[in-house]
Parts: sequence; structure tokens; C-alpha cells
Amino acid sequence: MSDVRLTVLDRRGQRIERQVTTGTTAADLYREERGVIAARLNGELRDLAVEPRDGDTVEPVTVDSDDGRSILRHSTAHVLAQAVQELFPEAKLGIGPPIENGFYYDFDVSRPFNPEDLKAIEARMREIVKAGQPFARREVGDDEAKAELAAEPYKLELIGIKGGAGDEASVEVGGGDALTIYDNLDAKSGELCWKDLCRGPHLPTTRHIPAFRLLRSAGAYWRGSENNPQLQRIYGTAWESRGALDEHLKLLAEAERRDHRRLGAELDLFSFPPEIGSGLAVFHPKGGIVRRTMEDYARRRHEEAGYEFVYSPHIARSTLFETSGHLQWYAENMYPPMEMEGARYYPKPMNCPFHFLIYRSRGRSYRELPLRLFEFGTVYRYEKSGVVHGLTRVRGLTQDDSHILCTPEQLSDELASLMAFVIDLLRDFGLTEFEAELATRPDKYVGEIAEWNTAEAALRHAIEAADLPYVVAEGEGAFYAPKIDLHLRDAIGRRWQISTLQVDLQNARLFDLEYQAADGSRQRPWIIHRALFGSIERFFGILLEHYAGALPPWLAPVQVVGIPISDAHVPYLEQAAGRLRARGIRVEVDASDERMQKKIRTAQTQKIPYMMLAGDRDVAQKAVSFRYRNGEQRNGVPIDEAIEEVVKVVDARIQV
RNA sequence: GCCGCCUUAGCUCAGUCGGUCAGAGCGGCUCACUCGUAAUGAGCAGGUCGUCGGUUCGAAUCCGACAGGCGGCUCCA
Repeated sequence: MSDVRLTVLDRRGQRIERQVTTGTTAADLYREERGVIAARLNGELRDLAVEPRDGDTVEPVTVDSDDGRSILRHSTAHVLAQAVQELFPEAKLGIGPPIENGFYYDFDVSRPFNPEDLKAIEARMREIVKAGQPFARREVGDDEAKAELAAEPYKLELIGIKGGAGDEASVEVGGGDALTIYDNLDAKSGELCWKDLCRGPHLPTTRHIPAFRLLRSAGAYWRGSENNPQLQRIYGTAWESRGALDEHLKLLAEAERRDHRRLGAELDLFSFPPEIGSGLAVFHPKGGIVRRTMEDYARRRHEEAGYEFVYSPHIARSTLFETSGHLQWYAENMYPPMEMEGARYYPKPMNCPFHFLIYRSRGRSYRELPLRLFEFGTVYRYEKSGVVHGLTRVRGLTQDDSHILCTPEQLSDELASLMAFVIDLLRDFGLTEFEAELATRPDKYVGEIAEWNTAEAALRHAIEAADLPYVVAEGEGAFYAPKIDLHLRDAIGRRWQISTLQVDLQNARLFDLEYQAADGSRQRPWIIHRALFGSIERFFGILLEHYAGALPPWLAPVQVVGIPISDAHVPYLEQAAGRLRARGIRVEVDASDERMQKKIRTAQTQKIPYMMLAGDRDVAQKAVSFRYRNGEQRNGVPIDEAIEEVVKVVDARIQV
């Protein structure tokens, strides 16, 4: 009986109208197509076992697509949970969703997992994969599900909150529809091996897992709240092929190689002496050069863009932070106060109140607006001990902070040009891929909703004018302002948050900021807060990772190192170095006792852009020989030309 | 802050069952070598084994607290 008419797409997207018999499954439709592990039925992801009905449209989902990988990872998470419960029968199940590049599963266990446990679990998983257990879906009623899962308290809780979709728990119960349980069956006997409450879809069998690896275990709060019990989470990764897994593991190793904490020590850039305190960095001379170069360049660009430079102290009395609302809203992120002369002084967590006082120090005219106040302002924030991380999450940080005060009419244009300025400056640091996130009014907020809406609209306009890809993060704004967080992608595709732009009307009122308008009336200015690097420290760390330590010559602490073939050539190189120095180039001559080969190795590991060698042949030709970071060399370069080459690259701020 | 792991020389790390276990490589210093594109050789110096407390005849080693770090969670520039 050919009574079911279907529109069937193949993996190339070709549509074919087909008539099949009742009971034909998606698996039957794609029997000939390799790598198809699920189907999209009228746009919805389903198991391959699904039986399409008359008029349905069926598309294949291959394991190497985004959806396919998610399904693969979700199924691998199930295999993980099955292995854990077989080895640790007392383990209670939390949730086990796919995530970017992998999956995890949370368990409530009496004892946390250790690395040996992970090995044993992974071994058991391989057996389950090899056994080729089918994933079988069945729908159950709420009461039925509760009875079956009586021993799984967390699953019961999920059933209870079913419908509250949107979080990761929705992977387990979906939103609204009937509950489903997936049974893992013995491939031969059909006997039940394991089951889990799950929305699906899943791979046809565990054998369809080509490659996976468990990565680590860690504590994680149940349903993401620190008020809930802490479960033990196991992270893993799964891929459509052995090769894809290896690629991913290589990327992880590459990320480790680029770790700015490692590079900071290896290149002698900065350190975190425990004597100073957790999350408080010192920059060594070489790191200092990089940082100062970054700052100098940013300073110059800001000057050109009409910013005025201000300075403010690191501490202020409590009354200032009462006015700004920080003590009311932000106290838990602030360092505790110092008592003096009957007053309490707090280290500042933000620069804004100081800049507002500068604005308020005298009457302001609309003719002065937009007024752009800039400061490399060092602030201190109490970060919980567990979150401090290298330069990207510290307790003392310097923001390239500014506050722009403008009229309501200027707001939109100012934001749009600011956005262009931000992107342009970041591009000069060699960053090219940006994404914006519009963070809107949080639950804890001050001010009027109408003002928030105006501010949010202005920010949205700025993003759209800059033609940036963006997402909206509902409720993620600061308590006093909605904001744009700008993210960038680094050289190996990782996402970092950097710039932040906020529009704020609260503080103009809190600080009673005014300007006199053309008609003689007094008006409130709008305020734009913005930090472009985010913080100098964080940006420093991001750049280091982006470049894997091989900074472009204009930022490199040492731009050229002179390497003599023998001692006799030191004076010759010193002379060339002197000429480079006169052109503003940072150059050293390695006059140590080491062999020339060793000096090259040292310069290479220090990632110095230019090695300038000189031996008898070069001296005879009034030349030097270059060796570059990539190992290439250029011999017999006339000194004048060599100098121009370096100066040109540094001035142009290009990478070599 | 929470869970787990870690802390031995400037760095990276050995150190078994609690008893010559204070060790190596790199780095530093000294001497010799003077060399054409990623490690010349020899010698020397460096450590209250994170800190404090406990167990023990005896602690780098076992236990506890604290500090710092690492991986996550929560939070976030």
C-alpha cells in the first residue's frame, strides 16, 4: 500500500515527492544516505524511528551538522549517565544537555568523582557504545513518569516545573508536550538497560557515537542557583569522527599554549605576587612597555576624537557612593571602607561619580556638549575568591573609562559615532570580528521605565548603524543603565567581552547635573558611560592570547634584537642599534657569552619580531641579515634599508 | 562564596610504604670556547618542602586550619 505522500529532502537539499507505505520510518527513507542520524519532520527535530504521515515534509539531519552534533552530544551524555549509574548505583541524575563543543551531565553522588573514576566511566561508556543499544522513545503521562522516576528526585522536580521552558532543563522535559522517556535497550534481547526522562531526539543507537572523550569533573549548583545543592558535573566532548575529535583536542591544546598567564611568565610581562593579594597584578618592565604603548596610542586617538583628560583619586568618602547609589546597589562588589577622621572612605569600584563631580564643578553650557571626559581610571572591586582569573578577572583594574555628557538631541549621533570609533580603534590592534550584545533593564534597576526604553532604543540604533551582528540579553543591564557589550572573536575563534557602552539618565539626576540650553532653560544632560578596552588588564590578556604572545612589532616589548656572529661584531651591531634607537625602535644587542645559535633560540622563544644578525660578510657589505619569527631569513640587507623596513612596519602597526 | 584538585630552588617537575630524599632539567653566576640562523662545555650558588598547628621516637610524606593557585558553578570588565 503506497498511501503516504511525502516531500523528502536529501542531504543536498533536493526535494523529492515520494509515496511510501504506512509504517515507513525516516530511517527507511535515508537508508542509503550515510551519516544521517535524525530527521526534521515539518521543521521539527525527530528520531529516525519517526513514521511520517501523509503530507509531511522530511529532511535528513547528518551527524556533522550543528543539529546533528547536538543530538550526538546529547546521546553521549545519556551514555555517560548510564555508565555512571552502572558504576555508582546510588548516583541521582540531574540534567545532561549538549553544550557548545560538548556535553555534560550532573549527578548527585555521595563522593565527588576523581580522575580514576572518570577513566572507569569512560571505559564503561565505550562498552555501551560498542553494545549498540537502541534509544527507544515512549510517551508517558505525568503520573506514570513520576512513578517510574520515583528514585530520581531531581527528575521529579523537573516534571513538577514542566513548561518553564528556556533553560537547560527544557532538554529533559520540553515545553508543554507530553513527557517522554528514552529507553536504552539491549541490542539482542531488547531488554531494558537504562532509561532517562528526555525530550530527545537521540541517535538511533549508541553505536552511532563515533568519537568522544570525557574532559573533567567539577561541582555545579542544581539548576544554577547557589541556594541549591551542589551536584557533580562531568564534562565531555563528542564528534562526528575521530579526526574531528582530534581537531578539537588540538584546539584545546592550542588554547593552553596561548594562555596569557603562561605567556605572561614566559615573556616576563607581569605577575601576581601573593604578597600583594589575590587578583592584583604587577606589570614588569616588558609588560610595562606593552601597556604603555597601548595606552599612549589610545590616548592619542581619544585626543583626536575630542576627549578631554581628567584624573581622579582612588578613594572617596562613603557619601559620594551613597549619592551615586553604589552603596545601595553595588556594595557587595566593593572593597570594605577605611575609617578616618570619623568618615568612611571606600576604594572606588567605578570612575563615574568622580567625573560627574568634575562636570558639576561649574555651570555648563549646551555649547560645551558633548563633553567627553576620559581617564585611565584604576578601580577596585571585590571579586569572589573562586572567580579571580589571570588578567581577565582581577580585583584591581584600570578602565579606559570615559563619560560623555550630551543633550538629548545629540545622544543618538554621539552613540553612533562612538560605536564607529570603538570598532576603528580595536581594528588598529589587529582585531577584526565583533559581535554586540544589547543588555536591557534588569530586575534590580533604578529610574523610570520610559527612560530605560529611550536609552535602549538609542543603543539599538547605534548597533544597527554600525551594522554589527547582535543579540539582545534581556535583563542583563547594569542597575543604572542599559548597555551594549561588545564581544570579539580572537585568532582561534574564541569569544571575549571587551567594550561596554551604557546610556544613563539616573546619575544626572542623582548628581543634579545640568546645562543651560540655548533658550536659557536648565536641562539634564544624558550620560554615556564607556570603556573601550573594558579594562587595560583584560585587554592585555586578550591580545596576548590572540597573538599567542607574538605581538605585532609596534606593541612588542623588544622589537629588534641584534645577534652578533661573534664578539667582534658587537660594536657593528651596537652602531646599527643606535641608529634604530634614534628612530624610536626598541632594540637590544645580545652581547652575552652564548653561541649565536643559542641567541637565536632565545630570541625565538621570546617571540621578538626582528633578529638582526651581523657577521663578517654583513660588515663587509655595510649590511645586516634578518631572521623573522617564522624562521625565514633575509641576508645582506643594507643597513639603511633594514632600518626603514622596521620603522615602516612599526609605524603602520602591522603584524609580521 | 561553593565543589574538587594542587602548592618541593627564579621556572618546570622527580621524590615509593613516615626513617641519608633535599634531587633533576632550564634559568642565574664564573671560567673556557668566538661560532652564519632554535640549546658549546665545565664548575658554582639557590629550598624552614606555601604558612600555622597537630599525630609520631621521627613528617616534604599522615591529619586540621588558613593563604595562594588550577578546573568548574554562581557572578562579571
